[in-house]
Amino acid sequence: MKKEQRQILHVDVNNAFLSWTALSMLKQGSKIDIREIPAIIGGDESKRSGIVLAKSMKAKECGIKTAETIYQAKAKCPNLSIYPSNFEVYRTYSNKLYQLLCEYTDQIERFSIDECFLDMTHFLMKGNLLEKAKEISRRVKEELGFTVNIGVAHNKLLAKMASDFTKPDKIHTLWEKEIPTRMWPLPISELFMLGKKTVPKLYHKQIKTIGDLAHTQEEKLIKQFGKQGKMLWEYANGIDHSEVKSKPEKPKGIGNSITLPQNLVETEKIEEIVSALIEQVTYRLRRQNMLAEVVNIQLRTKDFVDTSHQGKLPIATANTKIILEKAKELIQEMYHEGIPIRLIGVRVDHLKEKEEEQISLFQQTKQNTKQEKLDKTIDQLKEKYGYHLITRAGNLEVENMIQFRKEKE
DNA sequence: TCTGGGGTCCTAGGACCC
DNA sequence: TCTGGGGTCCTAGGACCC
Repeated sequence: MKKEQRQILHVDVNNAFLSWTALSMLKQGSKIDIREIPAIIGGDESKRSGIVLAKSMKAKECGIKTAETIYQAKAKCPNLSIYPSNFEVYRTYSNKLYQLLCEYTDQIERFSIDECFLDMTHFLMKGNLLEKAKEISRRVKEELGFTVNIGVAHNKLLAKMASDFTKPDKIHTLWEKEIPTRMWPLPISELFMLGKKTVPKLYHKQIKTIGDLAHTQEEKLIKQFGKQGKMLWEYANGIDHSEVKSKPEKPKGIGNSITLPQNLVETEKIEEIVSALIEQVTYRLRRQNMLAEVVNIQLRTKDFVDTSHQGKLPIATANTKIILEKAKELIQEMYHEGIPIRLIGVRVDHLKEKEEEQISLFQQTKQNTKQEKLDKTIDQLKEKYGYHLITRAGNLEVENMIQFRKEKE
């Protein structure tokens, strides 16, 4: 039995962070539209987080690239304007886009804050897929004030590749019959999931275009690259059976990390930062109504050498104190005082729903119950008065350094 | 004045058991 | 005295995405 051909769109906001910042500024009465000048959204060099997150077309014309340093960007374009990121603003515009797209299908996957996949297979009563893409593009521009690229295809991979062709404000199809002319001539670095570590390995084998990769024997790629090799061969040939996932999945881990304004060399100071990071991680964990079984600490030295250690918790928990104790054990075993540390990260992993919890009377000590009540009380105060206004003594100083991430709806 | 922060998934090696 | 191999779990690190 032949499977029905799927009808997929990939909607990608052009220069999302910069466009949305521009709209937010205009709304507040700004006289300039930063989309029309050489401008970027970037971090803060004084906080050592100076990289380019998004750029305007004029900044792109100067040769500025996403993820390069602000220092490099300024060198390329001396009259560059730089604006800070604001994820609350981005979340608002992302939600507006999502609401509009929901009018077209209920099979929508929010792939990132500025990208959605739409499965239109059962929602094309009148008009074809390309016409729907045109309508969406026009409506987003007119009603929301920013532009999108839309990829039109029969699977997610091809729709995603298509939306990336030329920008901005463009619609591209990538039907199976167009693969040889529109996708195969592209360099392998353009293929989704083929990153900068794999490019030189393939170049070494004279595989330079997506077409070269598509015509390589699948077995050879599997032999060298394992599962990744199989996937890359399939992608190069336009094969992708993955579904548009309209139900958001529960997180598998929650993390928080910070690049420090100055390197730290004392265990005590590192523990203070870890304490504040854990405060936020466990808060988010509790808001998700989940428990963690594993804690992971990441340290990055001044020379950008990363190490991580993880450990199992005595019980699955969202308890701040228990998780902090495990974190301190991990720091003791991995950190030698005096080594300059640039970044500190905390993650909780192997999450499970709180309802699944098997409460053992032996594990549920009076002490823990008391601690959980304290966590709950602090959470409620944070909800009411704002995250940073309520904090445990000791965390105050470092809390201010750490930006709190609001959860997705 | 170099080099963010949030994720997911995979791999390789060691421990341990049968 | 000989000394296999499969399965599972755990950990550290790496590749990739936006």
